[in-house]
Amino acid sequence: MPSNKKAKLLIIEPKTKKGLDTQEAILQATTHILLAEGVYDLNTNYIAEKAGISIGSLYQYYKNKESILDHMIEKNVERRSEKIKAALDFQSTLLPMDEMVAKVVDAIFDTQKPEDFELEKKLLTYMALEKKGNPEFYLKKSDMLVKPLVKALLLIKNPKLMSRNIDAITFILNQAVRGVLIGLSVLPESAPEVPVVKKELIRMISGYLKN
Amino acid sequence: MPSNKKAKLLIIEPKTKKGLDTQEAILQATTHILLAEGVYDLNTNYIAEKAGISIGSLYQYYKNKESILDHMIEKNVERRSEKIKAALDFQSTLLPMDEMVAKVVDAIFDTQKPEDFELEKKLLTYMALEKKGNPEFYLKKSDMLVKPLVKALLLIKNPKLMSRNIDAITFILNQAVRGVLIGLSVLPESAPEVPVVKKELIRMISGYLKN
Amino acid sequence: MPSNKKAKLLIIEPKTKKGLDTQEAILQATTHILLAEGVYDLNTNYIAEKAGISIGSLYQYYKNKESILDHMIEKNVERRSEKIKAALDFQSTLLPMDEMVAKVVDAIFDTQKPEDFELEKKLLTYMALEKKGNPEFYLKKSDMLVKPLVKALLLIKNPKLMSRNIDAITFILNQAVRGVLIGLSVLPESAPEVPVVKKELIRMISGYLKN
Amino acid sequence: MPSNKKAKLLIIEPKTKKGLDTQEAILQATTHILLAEGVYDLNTNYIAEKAGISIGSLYQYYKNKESILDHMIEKNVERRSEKIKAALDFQSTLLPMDEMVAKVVDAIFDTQKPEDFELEKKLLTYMALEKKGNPEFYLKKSDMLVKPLVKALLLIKNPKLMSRNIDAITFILNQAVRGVLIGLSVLPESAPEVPVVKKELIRMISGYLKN
DNA sequence: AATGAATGAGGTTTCATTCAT
DNA sequence: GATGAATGAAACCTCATTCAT
Repeated sequence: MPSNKKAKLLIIEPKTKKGLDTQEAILQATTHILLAEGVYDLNTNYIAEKAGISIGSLYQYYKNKESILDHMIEKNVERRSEKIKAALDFQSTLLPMDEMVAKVVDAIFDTQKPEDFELEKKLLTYMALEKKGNPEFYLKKSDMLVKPLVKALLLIKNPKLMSRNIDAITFILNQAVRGVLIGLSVLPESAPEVPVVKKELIRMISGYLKN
Repeated sequence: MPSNKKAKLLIIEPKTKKGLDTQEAILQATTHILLAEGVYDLNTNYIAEKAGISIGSLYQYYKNKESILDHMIEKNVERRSEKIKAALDFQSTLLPMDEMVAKVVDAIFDTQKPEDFELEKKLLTYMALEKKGNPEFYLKKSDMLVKPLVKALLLIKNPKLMSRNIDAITFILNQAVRGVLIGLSVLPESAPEVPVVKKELIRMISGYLKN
Repeated sequence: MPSNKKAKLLIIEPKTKKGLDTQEAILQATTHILLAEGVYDLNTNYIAEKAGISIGSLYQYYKNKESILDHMIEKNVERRSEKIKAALDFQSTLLPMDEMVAKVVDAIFDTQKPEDFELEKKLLTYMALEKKGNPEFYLKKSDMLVKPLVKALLLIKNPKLMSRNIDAITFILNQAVRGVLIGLSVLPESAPEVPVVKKELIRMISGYLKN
Repeated sequence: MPSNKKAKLLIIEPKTKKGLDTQEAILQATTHILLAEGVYDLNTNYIAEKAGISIGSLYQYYKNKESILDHMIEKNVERRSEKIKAALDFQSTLLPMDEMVAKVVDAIFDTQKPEDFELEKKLLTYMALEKKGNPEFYLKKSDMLVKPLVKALLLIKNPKLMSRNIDAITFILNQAVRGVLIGLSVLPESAPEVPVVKKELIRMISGYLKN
């Protein structure tokens, strides 16, 4: 039973400046609701209200609720990858391990505002609801974009790593950093100060990579 | 006219064996739905149907949908903490650092069946929906129970750690391990094999703690 | 994490003529059900059915069942107060006591159709159920609007009253008249004819106020 | 279509002391809920809980919810009539009008505790819900028991009243007093002090009856 | 007699989406 | 294009009552 439904366009490209503004207002309102009130309170009528438009207009630009979130996710993945790539340039390979790790950790921590962590968490939650067929594609896409770069740099810095499982190392680093970031945003009161956390994290990672 | 609404009990203790069975059936059905179909498809009618009881019976034991999940979470937190505590006994302090870390990591990885990871992920997703006043109490409770123990052991093993920020160290370890675990359950196809991940994780942690 | 639930608007002002008609149909249907079948049979599905609209449309204009009744009550309080104020104009003070009292009693009796009595009774019953935080605000509001006027007129007509407790007098008059009105509507078969009741009521009140 | 359903006994007479206690506990619990939480929160499961018995036991003594209220109403009507009759004995006719009225008003006010007013209001509200075929039977029954007595006394005290409509007079007195009583219980904050109200009420009534 | 588990019809409310204006 | 009125399936939850133990 192959799916040969006419693939309806779910995200409509606005043709006028006003249309772009409207679409932008929808995304802004969605972001605001996710951050301020959470996934559970996100509904299309409310988005339209917060965006200052009618519900009819919302459906002019997004054929269903899911496509709004898809659009946000797509934009978020891109923005994220850009930042990390920018920090992981070739120059980094010339630095000592500690400094290179510090630079990357700095990049991750400093360029991402707390709202970004928080928004990412909400988007992940939304996707984890599993209404959609591709619940984890966000993480995967994000991984796909960044992992090869990380791997390449690690090997340049420390060829000995080649004898170990470079995939596992990348995976652990990735998840460890993500875990710490999420912890900082989810448990702000029970977490230590950010500079201290960063210092220890850099120590752990560079110690690990130097072997 | 002060608000004197009585704090109603949300989880009702059954008074007979039959009642206990029913409550157990509700929890089983909920677990099954979460694992097989996800948070989005979890609804009280469906739970009752899967449990083979009437919707009225479900509400005999849980005053609302949320409290079913609360009950599951509570039981899960307890089970989890017990396991980790069991691994972190005083004997552990006599082992070399690598072995102690390996023991704990083993405990976390090996005693938790894949379904446990998966269930925990669903519960976390459910809580992240933020329908409740205390969305993060699960993480906090889990932290409270285990953190003091971890701190004590670390200091015994390596008194030098005292000169650093032991809170930050505990926090990072906790979050890093959680991040890896979640990665394994969220991204099973893109993750490396579990034994390899474990080996690298142990190496990272014990290297970090030996300093 | 302070409770920042926004105070949602419970009664939504329609923005088009069509919407106004729908809202009016809801109020009409509610009135009709209250009069014909009583408070117990009042439910939102039935209201929507009688109003010839979908249940969703009902909730477009009223965020919950209670607010439909609130809206009715509000409108009823206003209508009532208007009528009584209209009868209690300054001209009244020039009449002899008997005639002034007669005029007011007439106003209350004659301008209020039997359905109005009946509707008011149902609304009072509904409020007496005490589902709401402010069960008596209807009576209070009605009192607030009319009482000062009554007091002023009484003092103009009979300055001697000033030496007595004018509040108690107003209270008794108010409640006595309300009691009689309710009696007429609650016990139609056992009550005497309305003109006779009116005549006696006027006699009692004017005798009382003349001292 | 004559109703020849076997007339099931709705209120079961307990046969043992323990049974009587249970039935009493049910009535107490019902009274308590009505007073403390209102008609809306009255339900059989809750009554059983408050009474400290099982829901099954409740239905042992009352075949349905309505019959519990019926039982209460019956007891209340009796108690009420007894009190008023006791005050309106033949001795009263020998007193001057003011004093006789004062005695009756005193009886009504003083022998009825505030809870009694309040309970009567709740019972009236319950009956006004019109689930039952005889919504007004309580008032009627109460009237039937007391009215003839009042009429007789009035005629003895003031034979001139015979030329007027004695039914209308009785009706007005009855309803006026009921209105004031209800006002005192419904609007306690906005009502004047009870002694003042009583004094004015006596003045109004005795002035009226003396003509 | 007493218990409390079980029932399910029926009520309230939500919200993604459509469509007439 | 924009508006907002309308829809109704589906979710949550209540409670009078029955019945097995």
